[in-house]
Amino acid sequence: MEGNASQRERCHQSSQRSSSPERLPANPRDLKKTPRMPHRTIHLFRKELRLHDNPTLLAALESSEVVYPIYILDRKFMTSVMNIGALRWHFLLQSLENLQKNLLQLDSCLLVIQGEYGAVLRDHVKKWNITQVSLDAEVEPFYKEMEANIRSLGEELGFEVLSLIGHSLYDAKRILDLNGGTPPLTYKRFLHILSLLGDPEAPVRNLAAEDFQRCRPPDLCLAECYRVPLPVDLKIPTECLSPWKGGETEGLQRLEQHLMNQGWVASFTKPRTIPNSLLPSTTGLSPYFSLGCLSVRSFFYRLSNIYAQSKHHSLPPVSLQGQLLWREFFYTVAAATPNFTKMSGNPICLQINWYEDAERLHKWKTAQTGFPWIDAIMTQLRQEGWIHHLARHAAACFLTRGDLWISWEEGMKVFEEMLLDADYSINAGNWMWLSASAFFHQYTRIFCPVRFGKRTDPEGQYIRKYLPILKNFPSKYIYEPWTASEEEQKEAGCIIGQDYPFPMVNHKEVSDHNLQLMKQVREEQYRTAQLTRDDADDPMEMKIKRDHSEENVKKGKVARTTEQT
DNA sequence: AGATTGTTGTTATA
DNA sequence: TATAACAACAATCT
Repeated sequence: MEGNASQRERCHQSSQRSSSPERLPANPRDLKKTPRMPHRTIHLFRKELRLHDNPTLLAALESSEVVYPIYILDRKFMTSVMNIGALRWHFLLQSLENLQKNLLQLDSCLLVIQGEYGAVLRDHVKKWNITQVSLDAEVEPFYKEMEANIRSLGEELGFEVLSLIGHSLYDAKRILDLNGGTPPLTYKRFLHILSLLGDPEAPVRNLAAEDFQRCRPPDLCLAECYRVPLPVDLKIPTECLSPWKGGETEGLQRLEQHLMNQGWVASFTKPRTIPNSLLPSTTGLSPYFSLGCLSVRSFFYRLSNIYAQSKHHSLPPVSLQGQLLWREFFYTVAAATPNFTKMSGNPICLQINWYEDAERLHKWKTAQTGFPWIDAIMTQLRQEGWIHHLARHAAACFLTRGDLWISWEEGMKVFEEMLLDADYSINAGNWMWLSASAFFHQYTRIFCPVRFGKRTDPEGQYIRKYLPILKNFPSKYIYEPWTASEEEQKEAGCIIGQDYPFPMVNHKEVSDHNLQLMKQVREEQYRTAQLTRDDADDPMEMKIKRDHSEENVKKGKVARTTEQT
C-alpha cells in the first residue's frame, strides 16, 4: 500500500496545492508534449466533474489551441436509463454550477447543452470545427457504448477521440488479465492481484489558470446561451431537504475536514461505525466520488501520507483505503460480468424465484413496513439521499432474503433513484451481496429489524428524528411500538394501525421460512451443477450452464444442456 | 481432496 | 464487554 518515492512526492505537491491559493508553474515535462498541430477540442464531461486530478482534461488542454468544456444534459436518458430522482438532480445541477464557477475563475467556462449526445456532438463538431473530442473513460455498459459511438462518429466526421481513466484507481483490464481473464470473486483474492500491480497511478496536478491560458477559451457569450439550468427549468421539485450539496468545492471541503483528524483517519474501522448516528459516522464522501467531484486517486494518496505518519493504522478491508478498494473490487467484477445489474443471464448471481409483490415493495419503498428501524432508514434515504452502509444492509436484507423475499433488482432500482452516491457497479454488487446472491454466502445471518438498530441507538434517537410520529414512545417500545398497550399508545399520541402501521410481517416466522427457501435453492442448484459438471471444464462455464438450466426449470422445461460436448 | 476463511448476525453465557 | 455456539456456504488456498 506504500507509494514509491516519486509518486508520493507528486501526490504531496498536488495535495498542498489544493489547499493553497497560489499555483506552481506547469511541469516543464508536460509542456514538451505539445503537438505540432494543436487540436480544436470538445472536452465532454460525463463524470469527473472536477478540476483536480482530471487526466483527460489536462491532456486535452495540453494538446489543443482551443478547448470547449461541455456537459450534455439528456433529460430523457437521465430519467429513463439512469433512473435519477429529484435529489440526484439537485446534486448534479449543483455540481455543474460549481464546475462552471470554478472554470470561470480560470478564464474558461462550462457549456451545458441539452439534447441527445449524438445529435449534440454532430452539431457542434461542425459548428466549432472540432478535431478532437476528449472524455473520461468509464466502465458502465452505457458509457462504454457511448464512447464507442463517439469513436465511430469521429471516423465519420474526422475528429480524434482522447479518453483516459480517472474514475477508478486501476484499469480493470489489467486486474482481469492478471487473474487469468476472470474477475476475482473474493476481496482477498482481489487484494492479492493488486499487490502484484503495486500502487495505483498517482494523481495528475491540479489545473490552474496557466493550463487554460495556453488555449483560447470558448467565446464567453456562448456561456450565456448554455447556462446550467435551474431545477425549475427541468420541472424538478424545488424543495430539497438534503443536507448534501453537490460540487468539487464542497467535496474538497468535506475531504479536508475529515483528513484533519489524522487519528480518526488512521484508525477508521468501517464495521465499527454507527449506522444510526444523527450525523454521518463515516466520511460521507461517496456522493462526491460517485459523480467524480472528488478523485479516488487523490484520496488514496492523501490516506497513504497519513498512514505513513501514523504509528498504527487500520488495514483493508475495514480501513478507509480499504473502502476505496471495495469500490474498485465491484468496478472490476462489474466490468467483466455480463448482465451485472440483473439476476437473469448473470453468471455470478444465484438464480432465485423471488416473489413479485408490488404492494409490499411499495410499503418498503415508502417507509410503511411497520418496523420503525427500517422505516426510519427509508425516510432518511428519501429525504436526504444518503444512509449509512449498515442501514443499507438492514433495509436490503429486509426486502430480500430476510423478510419480504422480493428481488434485489427492485431494491437496487429504488436505491439508484434516491441515493446521491448511486453507482452502477457498487449498487448492484452490494445488492447481490446482501441478498446472498453473490460474494456473500452465509445466508443464515439475517438482520433482525428490531434488535439490530438497538445495539448502537438504544434510545431510538434516529427513529424519533425520521419518524416523528413515534417520538413520544418510551425507549422500550420505540423499536416495536405495537407491543405497547392501548393506554401507552394513547399516551404517546400514536395509535398503531391508525397513525403508524402494524408490522407488515412476523419477522421470526418469515425469516425462518425464507432461510429454508434459501437452503432449498442452494441444494437444487448444487444438484444441477453436479449434473452439468461433466460438461464443464472451468467453473465460470459451469456456472453459466447452471443458470441456463435453472431458467429452464423455472419455465417448466426439461433442464437439457449441451450433451454433445 | 481437504482445510481455511469470510468488512459489519443472533443468542446465550460469563 | 467479550467470547462461544449456532448452522452453514463457496471461493480460494494448501
